This record gives sequence, structure tokens and C-alpha cells, in this order.
Amino acid sequence: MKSPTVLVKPQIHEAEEIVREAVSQRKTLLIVGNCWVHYRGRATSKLEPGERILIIKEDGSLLVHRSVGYEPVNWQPPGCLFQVKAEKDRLQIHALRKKPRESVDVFFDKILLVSSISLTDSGVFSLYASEEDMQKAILTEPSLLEEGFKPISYEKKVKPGFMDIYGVDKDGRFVVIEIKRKTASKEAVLQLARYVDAVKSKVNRDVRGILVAPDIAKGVQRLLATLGLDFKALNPKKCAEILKRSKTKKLEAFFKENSQ
Amino acid sequence: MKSPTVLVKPQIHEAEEIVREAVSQRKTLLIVGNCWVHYRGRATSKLEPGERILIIKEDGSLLVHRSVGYEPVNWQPPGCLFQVKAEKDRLQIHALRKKPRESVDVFFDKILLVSSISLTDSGVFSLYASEEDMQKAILTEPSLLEEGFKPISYEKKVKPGFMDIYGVDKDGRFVVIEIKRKTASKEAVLQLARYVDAVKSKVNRDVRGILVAPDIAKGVQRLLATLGLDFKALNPKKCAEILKRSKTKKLEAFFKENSQ
DNA sequence: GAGTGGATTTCGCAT
DNA sequence: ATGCGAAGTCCACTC
Repeated sequence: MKSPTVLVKPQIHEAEEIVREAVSQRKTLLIVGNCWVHYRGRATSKLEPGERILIIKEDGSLLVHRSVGYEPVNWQPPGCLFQVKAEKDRLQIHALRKKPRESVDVFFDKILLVSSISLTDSGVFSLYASEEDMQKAILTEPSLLEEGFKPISYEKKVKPGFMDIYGVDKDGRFVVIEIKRKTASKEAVLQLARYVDAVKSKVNRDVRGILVAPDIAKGVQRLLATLGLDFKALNPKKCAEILKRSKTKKLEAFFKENSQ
Repeated sequence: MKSPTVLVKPQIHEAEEIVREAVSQRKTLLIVGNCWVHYRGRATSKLEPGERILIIKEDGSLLVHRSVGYEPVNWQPPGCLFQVKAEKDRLQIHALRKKPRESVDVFFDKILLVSSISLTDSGVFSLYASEEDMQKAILTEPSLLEEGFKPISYEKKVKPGFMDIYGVDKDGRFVVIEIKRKTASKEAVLQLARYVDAVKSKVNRDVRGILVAPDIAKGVQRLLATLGLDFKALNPKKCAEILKRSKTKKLEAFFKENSQ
């Protein structure tokens, strides 16, 4: 059964061997140790010595993580070229990105842990409750928005861009819907207002605008009222749930009906 | 001397002990193994089983990295609360973020490597582009300052010292430029004012003064206006970018032309 | 290949 | 605390 190659507090030349093997065989490499880093490219940076975690992944990406912070202090995106140099008491890893041309050099003088592993990972990652999910949910179940709403089309082009959903309410008034997956910002309101105005000037009739989002920023609510727009709170999770429950028949029928 | 705690292919309960210790003592934790992940919060995600790297940092941030990609597939920013549960053949790590409220659950059923280390890291990280870079950038691309600007010389000596750049604007007025890499202070403004006065008294004509810096201290802006000087915001990193992109030919030509 | 917009963006700084 | 803008943003998608 699979075992990782692991050395605790190896000599530089011992670590070098593992690093070279990992890089050439496209294995995942982990090094914990005292290092300093130079970066040159779009900007230039210098990181003075300290103990950090270095990861080189199988796709040729590189991460240097400090003991704090979500973000790596230095990094290189996937697809870069590596060069390994070892001196008596110093291991250098050079990572070159071609475009834009930039390089990261990591120098280790003390290594606490080095490990090389080939990771088996075919697991699917799925992120739910996207804006598209919310859109699909409303198209599938228009009463989510309000009783009597009937969608006419979606992603319909008007002057400023694409309206998320376009339809009529129970009184026959045109409705433009703007969907946001997160708390609606001022930009969302203005975006909706632009769409409403565009449609108004086109159809020469009253047009409602409804902003759909899980929440709306407090200051923005005033702006919304001033512009005569409506807000409908809608939880993305609820949308995902509805999509899961509902047969996709309905939605597909709608898609087919409106695809031209 | 410091040694990391390292176990290769430990039992779940052995790993549990190390994880609990690392979390409670605020050490950096590394786990490589087969896991699946659930995230609930602003969105919702599910990651099916596969071998990944888990890092919990000393500031309470969490990263789950796959064998490919710069970005973590799941994560939690600094400052979250952890809960560790172990069953017979399954280790669960629960990471809770308070605001916004969201949680990540990582479940391990096979562990290849677990390590707990206290990282000593006081090294300074500096990201740069020097004042010289900014000067070169403007000389290379004078429109950075404003449309129509033409540099005449740089580091030119006047009574009080050396002007960073000296030139003419699109209307033919003389321009003195003072560059600062960091937020411009009162001193920078006064320095520029001295240069402008010196040149004025020499050429007996109107002379503009432009302060170039990424930012300007708030109170200082009034002083700048009072003295009739201008300010141009310029990011040092942007300058570095421009220098990287541009052929150095132009700049070298300028340097040669004006080197006496 | 360049340009555009989104992100569980994160992060820092000003209000 | 909140809001706004930048990031060595990265990344996916379009033209």
C-alpha cells in the first residue's frame, strides 16, 4: 500500500534527493524548514529567513505559507519550471513562470520535514447555490418571487446588458429581475435600474424592477425605494433545495420553449 | 533542538491526539490523507473523497489543498474555532467562523502523514518597487504623469538639491517632479516647493510642481493646494510592471542623451 | 491570445 | 464595524 516518503530533519543532500525526485516525477512535495525567498516579476519581493511550509504540487504550482494567514506569502501558479540546486548547507529551489515571466527562489538552510507523496484524488468538488441556481429556481417555481409571476425569458439582451429574468406579474405589468447570490449592493440596484429604464423606453409602458438576493445592504434600501424598485429576499440554499426536489422537466421545457 | 511531531500512516486515534494538541496549543498542523469536505456558509459545497493536504495554522486558519491548483479547494480564514471528533475509523475536524457564520468540516478515514510543528518566523516580508523604478517608469512612459508631459532631465541640480525629474507639460510650462515611494508627507511637499521656487527665480517664468507618490497624507493635501502644487497618484508596483513590460531601449536612449 | 467579470475572493485602509 | 478599492490577485469564459 501507498506510503509517503518522509524524512525528519534530513541533511541538505538527503532532502535534495527527495526534492529532485518529486519534481521530476510530478509528485506532491512538502517541505517544512527555515528558508528565505526572493520573487521577481510583476513586482519584486524579499522574505527574510524564518520557518515556513513549502508545497510544490503535481501541476507545477508552488506555495510558501507562513504560520499565519490564509494567503501564501509567496507563490507560483500552475505550470512553472523548477530547478533544484544544493550546496553544502543550502538547498535552492527555483520556480520559473514563463508568462508573465517571473521567478520565485526559495532557499532552505535547515529542514525540519520533507515529504514526497503522489496524491490520488478524483473526488468531485461541487459548489451549490450559485446565481444560476437561483435563476433556475425562479424559472422552475415562479411563485418563489411572488404569486402570479410568469417568466417570459431569461438572459434577455437589452441596451445595457443581459437581464437575469424578464416576465409579467399577476396584473400584467412587465417585470425585470436582477438576481444576486449575495447581499445586494448599490451596484446591483443601479444595474437593475438601468435595465428597467431600458425596457421602459422600449415598451413605452410601466415596468417593475425586482431585486432578488438573500439580503440587501442597509443604506442601499433607500436608493431602491427612491428608484421605485422592489426587493425580494431569497435564500440561495432554498433555491438549491428546490432545484434538487423539482423534476428538471419543467425547467427544460422552459429552456426549450424559449431558446431562440 | 526543535523537532516536529511526525507520524506516518497513524491510526485514527493516534492522529487525533496530535490534532487535539496542535489545535489547543496553537501549533501548525499538517495532515495528508484521504478526506471529504463539507462547507456551509455564504455558499455551500461538497468535496468527495480523495487524498489532500490539510493545514491548520497558528492563527486558526484552515486550508485544504488538492494535488493541483494554486487555490485551496476549501478553506477558512484566520480566527476560527475548531472542534475535533474521532470515531473508530474516522477523524472529523470542524472549523467555525463566526462572522459571517460559516463552517468547514473535514473528515479523514485514512491518514498518510500527520505533523504538528511550532514554526518560528519573524522574518520581514517586503514587496517592492523602488523610487528609482518610479522615476524610470515616468521617464520611459511620461504619459503616466499626464498627457503631453516631456521630461528634459532628471536628478538635475538646483540650489536646494537634486530634482527628481524636470520637464515641460503640454502647454510648454516647466514642470518639477518630486517622487516618493510611500505616502507623501509634509516634508515632501515643502521639498518640492523649494525646488519650484528655485527654478522660478532662475527662469523667471511660471513653474509647475507635481508631487508623485502612491498616496498623500490627508492634512498635507491642503498645504499642497495652498502652495499651488499638483499631486499625481502613482503606484510603485505599477511602475515596476511598466518597466518590466517596456523595452529598456527608450530609457537607455534617454539616459545617454541626457547624461552630462 | 487578449479582454472581461466573478470569487465562500482576501486584505488593508479610511470612515 | 462597515464600506471601498487593490491584488504579483487567480480563474473561467468569451471573442
